[in-house]
Amino acid sequence: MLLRGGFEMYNERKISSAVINRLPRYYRYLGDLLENDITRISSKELSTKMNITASQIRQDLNNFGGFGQQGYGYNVEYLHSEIKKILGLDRVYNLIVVGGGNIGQALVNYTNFEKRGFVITAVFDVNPRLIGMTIRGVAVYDVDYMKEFVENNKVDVAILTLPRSQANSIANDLVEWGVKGLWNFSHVDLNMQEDVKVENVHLTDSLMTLLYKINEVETEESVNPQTKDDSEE
Amino acid sequence: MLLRGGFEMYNERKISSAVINRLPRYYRYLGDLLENDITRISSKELSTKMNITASQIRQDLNNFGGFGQQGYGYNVEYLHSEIKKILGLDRVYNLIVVGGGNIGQALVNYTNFEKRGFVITAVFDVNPRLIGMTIRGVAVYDVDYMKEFVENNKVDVAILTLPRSQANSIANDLVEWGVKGLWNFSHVDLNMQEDVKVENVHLTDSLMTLLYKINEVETEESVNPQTKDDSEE
DNA sequence: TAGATTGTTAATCGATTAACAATC
DNA sequence: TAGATTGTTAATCGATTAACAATC
Repeated sequence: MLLRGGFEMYNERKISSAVINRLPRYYRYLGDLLENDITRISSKELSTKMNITASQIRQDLNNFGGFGQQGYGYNVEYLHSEIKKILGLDRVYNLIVVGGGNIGQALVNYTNFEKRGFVITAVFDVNPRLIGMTIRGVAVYDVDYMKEFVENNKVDVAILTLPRSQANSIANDLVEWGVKGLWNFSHVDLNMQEDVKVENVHLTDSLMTLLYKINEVETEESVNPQTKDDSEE
Repeated sequence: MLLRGGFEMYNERKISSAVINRLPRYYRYLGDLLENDITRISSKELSTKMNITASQIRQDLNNFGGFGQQGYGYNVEYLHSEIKKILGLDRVYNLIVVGGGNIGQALVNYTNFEKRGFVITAVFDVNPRLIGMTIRGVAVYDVDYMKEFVENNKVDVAILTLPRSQANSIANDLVEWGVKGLWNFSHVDLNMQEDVKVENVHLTDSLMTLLYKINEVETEESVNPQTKDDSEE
């Protein structure tokens, strides 16, 4: 429970998920800067580009170490590569797709994944019309073969794009067989043990919040027609 | 600026996005309860099912009104229908897909959307091999025709599944032509005016945070091998 | 050196949780 | 009525922002 009792400068305290969720965005902006041959940037400049506060950038980064230099700012290439390491993007990951429907197929066809080191090694489905097929070189297998495959091949992440009813039981199997993370597109909450890592992509939920926002505007405008402009009196 | 100055019991204060993001989840759980013929539920029971606090449920709901009854709890059907209204799901929305690639096509093929009243009315692309085709009955048009289409047909939401480079300029056009909301799958931040409603689905970012979590476990385990079990001494 | 900008502590803000009087 | 559970206020917790000494 000591705050500064350890010996590692890294990984002492649990990093909040608010911070972690921002890391890919930092990584993206730094990649863009790199592409534009910008070699250094201050938290102030970056904050303007990203529309957040410089304070937040410095706080976020200092969760992982001091990557900047007083009076100078941050070296773009260095910071980019450090965030790459923090996110674990400096190695290749093997993924399988469980459920060969629309979304599953779309992800297999998404060539950008491979460029980043996310390799989809197999697709599993129950549909006899899909089994035996190949999607961009990736074989579609019968789910019955999944146990054997996962136990004999390193599978880091399973992408779940299955019907709600099946998601939980298959997720449990996969974890038992050694899969480390679940990227869940099924429209259910997975009830896993504490230590199983899950990231949910609930597309319908996302669309619903957008619809809420759209309607909110419409309501606001009719209720408070005067709030828009107070510059003229 | 008065906190309780208005006459509407509804929509006075800006609801925090933390709350809004939870609404679809409430809606989903209430739908499940309905399907299982459960007619009433207390915040306590629901909190157990959803793995959040009863306090949070009551706070969240009371942003929109008092839907429960002391000593009884909440009527499932009523609460479900109220959240449906709050989210604006009691009407049909017209969507267009801009970018007929993998994800775009997958969304058109996702039949569940239509059941919920999300109707995709057109797909737009630049690829001559796609233009003129039909995906599950939905026509793929040349983007050149998009302005005319949007101006002559009610389009509530544009689903952006295009390359990064094009997303911003097309988004601006769409908003100008009258589209109310943008569901953005392009891997860029859209720079829109304040009042434009955007919901981002950054799949790569989502996967990256999952990879972070996976690696975090591995690191934690090697650094703190003793934290797992303190029940035996 | 003087100016710039970090890393970090302190202050503020907002969201979550706890508590309880109101009331069905 | 007594018990249950809400709606809501107060307390706590955590995340964001501000401030500034350290230092390049």
